[in-house]
Amino acid sequence: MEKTTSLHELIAFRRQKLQALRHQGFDPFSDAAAQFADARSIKGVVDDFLEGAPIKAAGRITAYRDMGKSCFLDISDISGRIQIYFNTKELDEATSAMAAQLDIGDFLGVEGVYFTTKTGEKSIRASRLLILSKSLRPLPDKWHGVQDAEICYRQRYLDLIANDASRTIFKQRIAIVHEIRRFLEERGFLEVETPMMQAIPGGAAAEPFKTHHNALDRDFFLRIAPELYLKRLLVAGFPKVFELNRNFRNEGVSRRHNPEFTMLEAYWAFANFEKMSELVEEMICSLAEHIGVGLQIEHRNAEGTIIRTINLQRPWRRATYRDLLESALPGWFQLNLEAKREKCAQLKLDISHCEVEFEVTQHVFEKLVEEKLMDPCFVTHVPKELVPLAKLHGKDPSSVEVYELIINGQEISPGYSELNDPDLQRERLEQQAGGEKQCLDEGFLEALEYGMPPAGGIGLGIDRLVMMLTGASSIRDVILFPHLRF
RNA sequence: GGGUUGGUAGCUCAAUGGUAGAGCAGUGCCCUUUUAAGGCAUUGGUUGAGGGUUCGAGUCCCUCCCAACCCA
Repeated sequence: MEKTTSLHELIAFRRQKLQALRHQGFDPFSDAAAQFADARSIKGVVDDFLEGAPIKAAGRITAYRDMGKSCFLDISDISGRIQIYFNTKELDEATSAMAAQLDIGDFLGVEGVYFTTKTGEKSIRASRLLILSKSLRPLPDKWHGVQDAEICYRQRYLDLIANDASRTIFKQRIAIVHEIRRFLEERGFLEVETPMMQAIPGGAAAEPFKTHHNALDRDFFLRIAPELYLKRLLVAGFPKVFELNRNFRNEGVSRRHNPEFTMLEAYWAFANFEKMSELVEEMICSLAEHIGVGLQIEHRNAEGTIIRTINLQRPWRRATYRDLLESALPGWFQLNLEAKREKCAQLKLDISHCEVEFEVTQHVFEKLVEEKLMDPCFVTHVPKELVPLAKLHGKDPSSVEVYELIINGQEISPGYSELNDPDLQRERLEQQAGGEKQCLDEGFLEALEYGMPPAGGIGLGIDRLVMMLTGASSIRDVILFPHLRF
């Protein structure tokens, strides 16, 4: 990005003010700011409003309305905004001189009293001002904010300073993550941290990132899932355990994919996939209530009109894979492979990448069922070929004890009755590895041989969950610093 | 990877192939309850990068970079 003369000039003016402040005896980058460390967040300051009471506040100047001898300015942080009023006649000479060097963007400490303006705005009448940090670059437009998506993603701090909608989404994300932890801990789940760097990447089928350990002189992989370590902890005697952290998959970036993404995995000994579906249903409803969006989630387009409403009202629908597909495309399962391919051609579905029958069926399922399911639906009796690591269904051995939770046309969370038969697990993993011995996590298989309790397990993609709950249309809108080309 | 659209002042946006503009921000002056404060004046540009066509290119053509959307 080229710097123009103009930007240089804007910076030069601010640097001149910095010099002037130093001549006046104020150093905007000094330790003097520490006296404001105990100031409350701006929201706290606003919440505590009490006419006439003394108050101390600190934040970034986001608006400046100079009336001559009197002046109004706004200070803000991520939590909110409050108006500051001062009259130069009520300030000492040094402070008035300092105030003349203030710019939008500077951090300012304020001491004064709460008061209400003529127009009724709850404000602070300042008796003391102190510049806490000088901003040397101009901030984005106060009214339009930042519209350029590239600036929003690459310089998220500008987006967060300027755009209220973005602040809201990230505060909601923080609340969601916090509430997930609270919800699980309340039910006796223990949060753990397992390796992000793994010698053998397992627990999912995905391309890993490779890295190198110099001292050991060997390659490691960034994890694609924590599953195999969490199951070791089931072996270790954790009856309820979860991890909420980053996974890495070496795939393309898109509206729905970021190479690093946040995932919850939780395991519950002696439970099964049905128990897990109840847990996740209760948890997501609790999240929606806690962040204040309620159980009717409205998604809007850029113009602000509602494009869909997602109804999280319980109980959530449960339906089998076969029934869902059969009602979308009656007679599908009676067709032979040739007829199925023909049907796909009629429906203009590209199945060129599908080799075997279950892949064709799955592609049709994704297009005709999954993408159209907006309200929550637990898809059960999933064909065993799609989920090779789960227990076979007791009553229907062609399917597995698994649910796939679909909301907003996307897979949000799978849940399993975890396979704990070490011999069967070895067989499945060997099949998956396709004969490549170095891809087998022998340590995991050995742990299973010591005995793993039967357990239910879930994964929950946090980024997609946040998208669904906040109505964000791109994963980049819910990740603070999404990956872009550079 | 393919298609479509876009990239112009710090920010938000204009500009039939014919002198690159506005609002905000900035600078100077005025102003003691404003809130997109207001008034007067004023500064600010390698039009994403590089080629080409043309008397003349922000605009047309080619290559590349970046982004958004759609498709795979």
